[in-house]
Amino acid sequence: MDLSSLNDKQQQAVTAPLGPVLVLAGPGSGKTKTLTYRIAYIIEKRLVPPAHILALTFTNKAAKEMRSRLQALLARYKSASEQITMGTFHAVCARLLRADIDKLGYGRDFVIFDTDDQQKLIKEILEDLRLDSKRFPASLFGALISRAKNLLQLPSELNIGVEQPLAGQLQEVYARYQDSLLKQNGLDFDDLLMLTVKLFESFPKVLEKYREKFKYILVDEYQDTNPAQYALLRLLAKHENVFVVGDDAQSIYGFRGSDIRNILSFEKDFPRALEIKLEQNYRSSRNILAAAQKVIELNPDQRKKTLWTENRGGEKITVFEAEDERAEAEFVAKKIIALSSGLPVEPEYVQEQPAAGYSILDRFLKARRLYGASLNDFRRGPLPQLPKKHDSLTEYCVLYRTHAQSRAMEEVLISCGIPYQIVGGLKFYERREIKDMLAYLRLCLNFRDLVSLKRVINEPPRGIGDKSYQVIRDAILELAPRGQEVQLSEFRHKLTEVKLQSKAQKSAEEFFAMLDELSATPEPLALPDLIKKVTKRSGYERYLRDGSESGEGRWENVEELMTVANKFKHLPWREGTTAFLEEVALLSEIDQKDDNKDSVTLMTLHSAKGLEFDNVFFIGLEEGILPHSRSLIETDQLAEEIRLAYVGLTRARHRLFLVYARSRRIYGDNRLSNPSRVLKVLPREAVEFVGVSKSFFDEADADGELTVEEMEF
DNA sequence: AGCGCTCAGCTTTTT
DNA sequence: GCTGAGCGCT
Repeated sequence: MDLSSLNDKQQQAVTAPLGPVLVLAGPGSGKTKTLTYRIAYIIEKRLVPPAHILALTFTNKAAKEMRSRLQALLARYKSASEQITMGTFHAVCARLLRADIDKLGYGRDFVIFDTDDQQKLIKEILEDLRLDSKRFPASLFGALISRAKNLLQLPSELNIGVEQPLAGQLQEVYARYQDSLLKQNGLDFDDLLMLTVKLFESFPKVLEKYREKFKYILVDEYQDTNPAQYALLRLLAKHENVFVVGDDAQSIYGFRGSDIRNILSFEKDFPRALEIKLEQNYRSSRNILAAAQKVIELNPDQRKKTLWTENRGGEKITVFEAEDERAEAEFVAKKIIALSSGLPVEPEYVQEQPAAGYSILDRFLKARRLYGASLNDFRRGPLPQLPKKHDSLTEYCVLYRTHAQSRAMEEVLISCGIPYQIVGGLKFYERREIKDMLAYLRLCLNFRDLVSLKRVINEPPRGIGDKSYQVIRDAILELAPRGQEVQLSEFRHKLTEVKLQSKAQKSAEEFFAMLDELSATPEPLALPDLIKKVTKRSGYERYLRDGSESGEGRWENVEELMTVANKFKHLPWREGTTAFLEEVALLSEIDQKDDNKDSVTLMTLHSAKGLEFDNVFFIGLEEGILPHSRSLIETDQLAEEIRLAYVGLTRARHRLFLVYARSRRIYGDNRLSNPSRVLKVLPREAVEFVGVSKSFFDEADADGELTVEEMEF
């Protein structure tokens, strides 16, 4: 294999002997390349057969990319890359559980409950327990339960340092929640990890099977693994054949339970570990790298790593002070136009105000509220157009801390005719009509899915309100103590004995008869047929297509869903639906980005991890936003904000624009803000300041700590 | 049961 | 500035 395109350190990592290896890889140091070559190397040297390799990536997209790169590297072994088990921790666990979860009392056709489903379930439990939803929001319990699961604690083992009386309530809620999930045959995201660990711990034979299967394990983005994921690694890697790659300076998922100690104490856990540092950066200009280095030094106990590059100094970084978020967005838009078209930026390209009476913006905002239209759907009409001749926009990206910041940016981009795509935010799969359809599909597989049942039992309206739903729910919960098969026919019989209002009674019987009929769909039919059948039989199509424009729009979304479902038409519908629902549930935000579209990318810093762009606009660099005001209390969290800034800066190859606004609309009113501390430590010689107030330098020169008052926004 | 209205409280970040 | 809970009316 040709390793000549790798540097010494990369080669050392790629050709390391089997056994534990930790690669500490700075941004832009060829981490993915090293990982890919490593896999190719061990296959080609016949150290491990491809079918015995497990590669864990952070997103599905990363897995897909790695697979295709491997295909190129391993041209001689065509099928090798397909034999490797590759995917996110969550996706791989889901696959393992499909084979053996029946041992834990769940059905193998379990569905995955997303955060929204989880929230709804907890809310019902809180109502049952008559807990005040003001003082005890479902989101709080959701977060705490998630924390417990990440630490592998079942309700009976709960110990996450919460004080009484909350701890007692939490235990009760968690126990009921878990019981309810089991009865519905549902798993939440954290269950995928936790239950896999529990399965391995309780069934040594199963563990042994997978230890044999996964003789060699590689983990990307290791700094963002949580204790459950770590436990999985420890269990599986009997021979310590683990190859992990990460960067402690880019650990940004602490809020999700990831534990930076996993990377910091790797050698302690694997004493034989070989540690290799990749410190040469191939991505960014020297100026950008110097700035990033200064920023990460704000964290005193970050592990020392000295990045260097042979790249040129490059253009200076621009720091721009805007009046408000509108001016911030206009600055970005003007720069994009100027850079991509080579034209001087004239005011006419940026419409300061939408023309009087012309409200494409209003139309869009309304449409987005109604059914989450993409902005580009609304670019028709007399809007200014980006100059015809422009470079590709795929190399431009706008980064921000929170989704809320995208809005002003979107408005200006529309009014300039600049095409863009947003990563995350209101996702296709979060739209109401899509969730409704998915709920119907889930019910076809499993009528006891209460979250789905509640969602669509009265959608379209059937005269089954909340009261009736609750009666039905209780009847379902009484059915069987565990998640084994319960016949729908059995329940339909039981339903006739339940006390409901006569109209609701009739509707409910009809509803479950429909489910019975749908789930009796003969196996040769596939998922697309089932969806069509559902839309007709449930009356959902007729209900959506009420003749209104927005109704048609929604129906188009349902049709789009059918297109996606076509991927599964080769499978019998039960299998196809299960696979489809799983894929949809585990899709990450970044997976939905279209790399081939000629558009500017807008996304949060979290979504940007692992990506790179020639031109990066990093907006909202203000105290209270980055670092976020919610993070100012705890030093751990503050450190994570700094790392987040570091991740943002190091996405850029050539041009980097750092923008902040003096005032910003928050919750509807204008508030003054201060430039982020991140800006104050930038090396002056690498930066050009544009429109920056004198006070910025006064404060930066004073080098004093900001008072709490100044930090708040 | 189902609509529409009002008001409060809120926003990190995601598999 | 948006959402969703709560209320009152049909």
